[in-house]
Amino acid sequence: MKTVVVGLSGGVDSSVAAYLLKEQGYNVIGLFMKNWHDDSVTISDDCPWLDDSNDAMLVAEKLNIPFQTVDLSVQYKDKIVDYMFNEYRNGRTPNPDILCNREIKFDTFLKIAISLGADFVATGHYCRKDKIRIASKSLVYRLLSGKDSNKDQSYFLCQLSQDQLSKTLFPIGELTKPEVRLIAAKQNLVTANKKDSQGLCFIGKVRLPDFLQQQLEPKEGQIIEIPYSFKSYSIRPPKFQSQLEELAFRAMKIKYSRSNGVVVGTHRGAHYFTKGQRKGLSVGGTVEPLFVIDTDVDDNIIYTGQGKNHPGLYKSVLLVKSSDIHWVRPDLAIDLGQSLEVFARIRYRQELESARLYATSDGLYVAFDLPQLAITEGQFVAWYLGDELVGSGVIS
RNA sequence: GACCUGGUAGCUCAGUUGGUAGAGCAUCUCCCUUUUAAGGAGAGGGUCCUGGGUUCGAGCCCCAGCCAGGUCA
Repeated sequence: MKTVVVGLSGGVDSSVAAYLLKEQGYNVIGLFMKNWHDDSVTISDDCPWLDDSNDAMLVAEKLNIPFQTVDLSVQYKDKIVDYMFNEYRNGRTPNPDILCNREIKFDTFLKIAISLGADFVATGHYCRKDKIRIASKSLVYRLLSGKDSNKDQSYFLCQLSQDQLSKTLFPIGELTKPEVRLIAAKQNLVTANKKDSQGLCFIGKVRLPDFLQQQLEPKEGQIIEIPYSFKSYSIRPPKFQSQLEELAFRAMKIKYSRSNGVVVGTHRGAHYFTKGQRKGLSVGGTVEPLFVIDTDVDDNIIYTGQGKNHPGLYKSVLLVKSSDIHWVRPDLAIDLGQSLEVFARIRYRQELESARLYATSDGLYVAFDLPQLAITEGQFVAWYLGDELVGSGVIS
């Protein structure tokens, strides 16, 4: 009998995952991760993780499986929280939850599970996995989107490796959220009607600027509005000598300076803001809302544009540095000079957009058919072939 | 100095022949969402520059003053 350690989070999804594994005849162990205990920065519930761990325990009891708690807060701080602060400090926008999966749930946690004698770890993610045989012998794992397209969480797992996938189970990937809730209700699991968790995984809902202020000092600076008529928006593309040159040109960031626009207000720190952001600028008096089109943390300036159609908000080509290219399917990786037609998204829950990958000496260019709103440095682009997530990378 | 125009929600402004005020943006709340955003719904918010006057009644009319911008000497 195979042993599986389930990461019980105290939510419905992992509860049902554990139940299903039990039904399937696995030897199931429930393990709760405590990764954060500073409640001072979270909104709402006074002490969410205590409730969660309690619920996880009740579920384990109900399913009659062994239950343990591990405290990974040191690792979580090292690998996730510090990374977050660093990225924001540098004016980039990190995705902590993708890192959390790569570094904590499917690394540190996975190793603990293995040390407990597990063959697999399982989570309540809405995604699927299967394996195929290629080239006659080698076995390859595929990361597939969840059947519930509304809840699909494959994006958050875009940095997993073959090795990690090989030891992972996603028991609820074939189900929809309503089905999961129904099963939980039928089994009388305490988490059946629990609200879906939101916010940063393990930390919970936070007001980002408040959270970041723990380490990033407020610093007053100017908000500049860039007009539609800004000259860089109407530059005619030169004659390109090569495709690489054209990609580089189209992926190029527009460089703004103070004199390109007018001062419309002040902010309390450019590092608290991200591209595409509308709320929180506190600048009124415009016909249409202002959106952040760029932040400059060196000069502490936020550049904005008015209206959802502002040219500064859109770009159709982005670059992933060579060192940041990750293939969930290394066997499908393209070689220098090659390209690949894919579907891609640059943030969670975004529709898949058709795009083409180009492997070049600069790195991997992702060229979308349509201009994308707020392509943001530090975020992950994930590319799919059909419903399979085959690779991802950090936007440079 | 004279004349002109304007001073209405946090901001930009609209307010018809006088009957105690509105829109966009901003803000807040909720919804959506295991990143950051975006998106959806709702709410709060006004001594209508000040002081007089006319009128049953003035943001709208009259007078004076203050402030801002402009024009002319």
